[in-house]
Amino acid sequence: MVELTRKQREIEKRTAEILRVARPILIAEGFQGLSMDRVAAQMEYAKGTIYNHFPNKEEIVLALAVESMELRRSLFELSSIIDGPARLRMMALGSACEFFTQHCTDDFVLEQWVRNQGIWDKSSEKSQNLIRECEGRCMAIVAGIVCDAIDSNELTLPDTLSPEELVFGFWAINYGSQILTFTSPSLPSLGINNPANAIRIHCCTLLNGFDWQPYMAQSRYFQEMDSLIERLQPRYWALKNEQKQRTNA
Amino acid sequence: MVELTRKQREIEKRTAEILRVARPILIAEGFQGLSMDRVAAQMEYAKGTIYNHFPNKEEIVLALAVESMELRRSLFELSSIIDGPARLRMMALGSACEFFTQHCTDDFVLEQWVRNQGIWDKSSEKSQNLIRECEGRCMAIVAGIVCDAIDSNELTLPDTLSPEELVFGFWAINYGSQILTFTSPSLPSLGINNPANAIRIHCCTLLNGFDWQPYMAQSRYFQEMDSLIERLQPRYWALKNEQKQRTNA
DNA sequence: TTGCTTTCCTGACGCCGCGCCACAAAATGA
DNA sequence: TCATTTTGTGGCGCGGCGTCAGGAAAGCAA
Repeated sequence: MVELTRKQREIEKRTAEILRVARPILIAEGFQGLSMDRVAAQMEYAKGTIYNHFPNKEEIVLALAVESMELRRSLFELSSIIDGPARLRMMALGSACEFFTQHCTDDFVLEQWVRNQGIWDKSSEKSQNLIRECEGRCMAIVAGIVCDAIDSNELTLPDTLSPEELVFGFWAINYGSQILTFTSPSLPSLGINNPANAIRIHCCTLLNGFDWQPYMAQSRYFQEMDSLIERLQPRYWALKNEQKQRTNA
Repeated sequence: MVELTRKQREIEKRTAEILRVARPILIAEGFQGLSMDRVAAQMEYAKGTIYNHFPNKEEIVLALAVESMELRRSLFELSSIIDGPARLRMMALGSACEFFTQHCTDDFVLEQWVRNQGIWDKSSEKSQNLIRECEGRCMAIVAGIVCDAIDSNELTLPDTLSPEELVFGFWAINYGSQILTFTSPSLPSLGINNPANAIRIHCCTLLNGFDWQPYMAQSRYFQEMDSLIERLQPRYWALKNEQKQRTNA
């Protein structure tokens, strides 16, 4: 039994090793660039062995995406438990988003693979559930803050909008902006020179638009954001490094 | 010379035919499902002939994407020239977005291929320029409305936000929401049951947040949107069918 | 019509990568 | 020590991309 456990740990370790090898390839050269033969060669194992760990290439990609989603979730959790009114906690989530895109860029890119139709269709029930669960948890964190705001009368929702649908709006702004920033052919030539700044402004404006108390002028909002970032960033880095450790172990 | 022209027209016609054949395959089965052999077989031409028209699969995909982007651009142009205050014209663009996603769903999906790294990297300068130009025109249309609003004192922009960066916000909301709607594993289970409604609310709230005159309560906004849709939809359909004609000819 | 040139079309071929599977090696256990 | 199970191997079939030598057709001149 002890022997078996050792063996199993070896296998788990190798699974992690596969991901460690695949990760930079996927990031640098995309889905096409990542090949099973290449991973096998680099690991100095046979291809069949890789297939003992992952039934296909898509599962490797999703496994990497899950790691990245988990990192985001942990950043969200950390941000959501700070002290202060709901609006401030909402802003802390914004600061987590900023951190994630700016300092965990690879993770941000990896995370996107779950939105690829072809990959999703070929993946296992198990991976799909992991992803749905992680997405659900993230939603629960943010929606929880919205509900707090409603309960404490800091916010009143329009009739036909659920708390989750409010979250959806901020999700869309952040996600949409970032994808556009990454993939739009030459955003600057369209006149968009500081997308990060624009995201902040739009989020602030939307919060104000919903009359989410305490009302905050834009300049004040930026001050608060900066101080949140300053307060939380060390802990963000800690989480990121922790994940890196786990990944490289 | 006349003879040459006939030949050239034949070739152009075949180019269009290739796209016509490739389109449903790409939509139904994605990039993997689309194969040059398959297109060739279905056209009853040899594979080499297809390669006389397009240097690789990626170019076919981008050509399809360009067609779809052009349709969007024409919808935008149509919407932008209605009478009324800038805010109403902005809303008309929103109605065009709604129409595009709801009734030109295939085009919306095709359009996304330009954001695929692998495809972009393999494509020709020429296609890339077509895409950039189309994106630039769309931006110019919307930013033009924003500038009108500023000129007529209906809107004052924050200090650090350019008109294009304001557009960026609405772009992100619409684009982000729609991508999330299409690709998020089971949005309803996250509590998002009516994303289209949510998009409208968020856009209205953002416009109000920027204090874009005339101020419009949400109920009023929905009324106006509905009447815009009713007014413009026949013309949207006309444009869509026109494009279909061109594509199938 | 004939013969020459150019333009266009063809499909077999080389190459690569996925995923399978029959076999080999190693671990386990009696 | 040998039988059984578990784990690892790499060659193979398949299918898709993009090429290219050669063949067919069209243009053109006499």
